[in-house]
Amino acid sequence: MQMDERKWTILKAIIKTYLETGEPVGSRTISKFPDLNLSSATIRNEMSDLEEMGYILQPHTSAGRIPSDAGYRLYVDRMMEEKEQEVTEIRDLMVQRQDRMELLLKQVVKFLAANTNYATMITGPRLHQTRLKFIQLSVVDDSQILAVIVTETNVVKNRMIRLEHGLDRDTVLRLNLLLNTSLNGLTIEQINLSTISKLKEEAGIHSDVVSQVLDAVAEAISREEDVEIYTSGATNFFKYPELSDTEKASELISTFEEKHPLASLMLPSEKDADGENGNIQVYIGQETPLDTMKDCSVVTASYDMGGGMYGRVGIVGPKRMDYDKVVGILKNLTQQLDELYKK
Amino acid sequence: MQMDERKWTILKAIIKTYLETGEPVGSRTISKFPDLNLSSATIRNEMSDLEEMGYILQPHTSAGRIPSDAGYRLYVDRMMEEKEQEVTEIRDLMVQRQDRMELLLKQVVKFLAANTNYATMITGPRLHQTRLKFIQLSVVDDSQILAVIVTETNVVKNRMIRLEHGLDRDTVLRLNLLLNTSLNGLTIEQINLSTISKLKEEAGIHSDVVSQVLDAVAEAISREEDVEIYTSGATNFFKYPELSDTEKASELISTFEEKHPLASLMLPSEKDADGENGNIQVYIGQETPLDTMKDCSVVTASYDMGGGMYGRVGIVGPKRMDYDKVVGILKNLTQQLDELYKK
DNA sequence: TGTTAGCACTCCAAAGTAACGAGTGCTAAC
DNA sequence: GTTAGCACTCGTTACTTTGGAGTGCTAACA
Repeated sequence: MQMDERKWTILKAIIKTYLETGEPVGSRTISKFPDLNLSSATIRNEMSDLEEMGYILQPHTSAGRIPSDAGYRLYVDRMMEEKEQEVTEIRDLMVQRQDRMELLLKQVVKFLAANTNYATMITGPRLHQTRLKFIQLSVVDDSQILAVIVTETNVVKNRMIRLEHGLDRDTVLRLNLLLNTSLNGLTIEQINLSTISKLKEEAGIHSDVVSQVLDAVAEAISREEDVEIYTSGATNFFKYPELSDTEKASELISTFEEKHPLASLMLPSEKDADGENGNIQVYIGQETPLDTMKDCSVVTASYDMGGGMYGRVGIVGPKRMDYDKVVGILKNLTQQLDELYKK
Repeated sequence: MQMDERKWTILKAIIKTYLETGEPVGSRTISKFPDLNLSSATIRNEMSDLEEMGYILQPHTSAGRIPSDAGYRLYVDRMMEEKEQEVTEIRDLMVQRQDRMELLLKQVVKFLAANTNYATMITGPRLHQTRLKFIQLSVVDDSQILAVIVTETNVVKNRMIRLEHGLDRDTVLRLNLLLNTSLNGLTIEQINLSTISKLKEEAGIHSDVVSQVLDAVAEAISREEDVEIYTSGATNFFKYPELSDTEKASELISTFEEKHPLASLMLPSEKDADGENGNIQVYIGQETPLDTMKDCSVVTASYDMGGGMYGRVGIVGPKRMDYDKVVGILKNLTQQLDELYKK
């Protein structure tokens, strides 16, 4: 069967109505649509066709129709273009909080949740390609030194390093100099075996300290295993009856509380690193990698702040999500994040 | 009316049964209790008395009895003594993660939630009385320097400081020396106006840098306004039918997602600072300061890690909470936290 | 050939009804 | 003081009824 113009108009009408109401839509409702001038009987025939084609389905014999996953998918694919929603408020947040990444991200998800009525999430930017700006070792006490690591993008990390024997201040000064001259401006990937062995050699009897520092650097800069994820609006699930029965809601909210499982929704795609921004990924129903979200849709978008800092931001809601709006907001938001640090 | 031994036994029996089942308890159920050897009719008479005294109440005429807030209160007050629950597992967590406060706290709440089936929360330790160990300024670039602040308790904080004009390395070295000699070993309270003005004087033309550093120190060490709060197990509310209707659950979980409102449950009492540890606060029903929790009970306990680091840890659950167990676990937990850093 | 009006049919949701039973208070007897 | 017995209350559960929204099909119409 062929999907002609009229079928598409009807399908759009069904989906739009269902997005608003959450109730199955009947032929009479559609027949009242302004762009359509057909009787309910004709609509019924077309609906019957659309059902056969797999785009809509009936919960039971004498009910209206609801969109199937395939229906949503078609709708989303055809709608994905254009859309430049304005999200001005967020810009203010950013300017205000530029120096505290964590706060910024928390505010972003909160803002998103408040504006969409869905649950939202964002990953802290990974620092993979980031270059080191400097490393500072300081003596804390006899058995510990503190390593402060600053990246090109001004992200600061600390690690305490325990030692068998204390180091005197001169040695620490020397090590500082050594580390900074050797590692300055390198990315994590560029610190390879030869750099390391050369460093250790130069460090002489303190090579164990050097290797501990390097471990700390590696761990601080690119902790693959626990990317920070911030979430907000998990209780928005209660706003959609189809998700708010105790069991489903409980599972969903748990997932948002745990945070780690969400990582599988936010995997960076290859394109992200290419600087191709705002590229949007939509999972509908069964398509999502998480079992708990088989009744949800997930929309994520990548952001790239430059200097190797990139991550993803996403929204989880019912399948009858307002895809249009969500895609628009995400596109705009990521664009603003992109510009924030680039200038 | 007098609360005699028999009434107390019956009240205990009612509360215990209700804690388990969550259903109103009838006289026949109680009459089967082993320590009691009375017919249901007698129990009914006693129950009638207990109701008159305000310790139990009837949801409707022909239902069993449930404990009132006053009943729980009596029960809790009489039960509060003894109890040394063993919580060995937690000790392992602690040893493993000693150097990362944030991770430790997250693990503690997670552990608590898993072991009690209630929602749990913990405040990061406040650093009020903490002494400074050292301050390290480093040049980041022309317009920024980084201040690293380390306290006696090895808590590390960073702050970026923006400058009008860059500083050369010698000046930074000099400032470092100045700051450390003047501030070393002082608590926040001890850095008073005279210290500050003396410092500024010695800093000469760089007094603006000094005051910015001091601001950073003050802000980093004692941010009263946003104490960190970690939570876990918010979805445990679903396990108790009396809390899991959509509206209540939604409000409760939101509160746990927001985190800030919880601060009012975790206010440090005067005793906490005195080093009197594990002192336990129980709010029952209407007693809680948060409106959303009028149907809940809240139990919190203080911990004191020494060196001016103290905070609170707490549990939120239904009024029919297993107070015995909760108090036991909290006592044990706080004791372990206390010992952790003190040695 | 495509569109529409009409009609019988389906089936969910809401409202009403009935039966059940757990629990009570009261009374009278032990 | 304790207990057995009994009438009564009232929420819970299951079953029945009813209304209406929506469908598919057929026949008539343009």
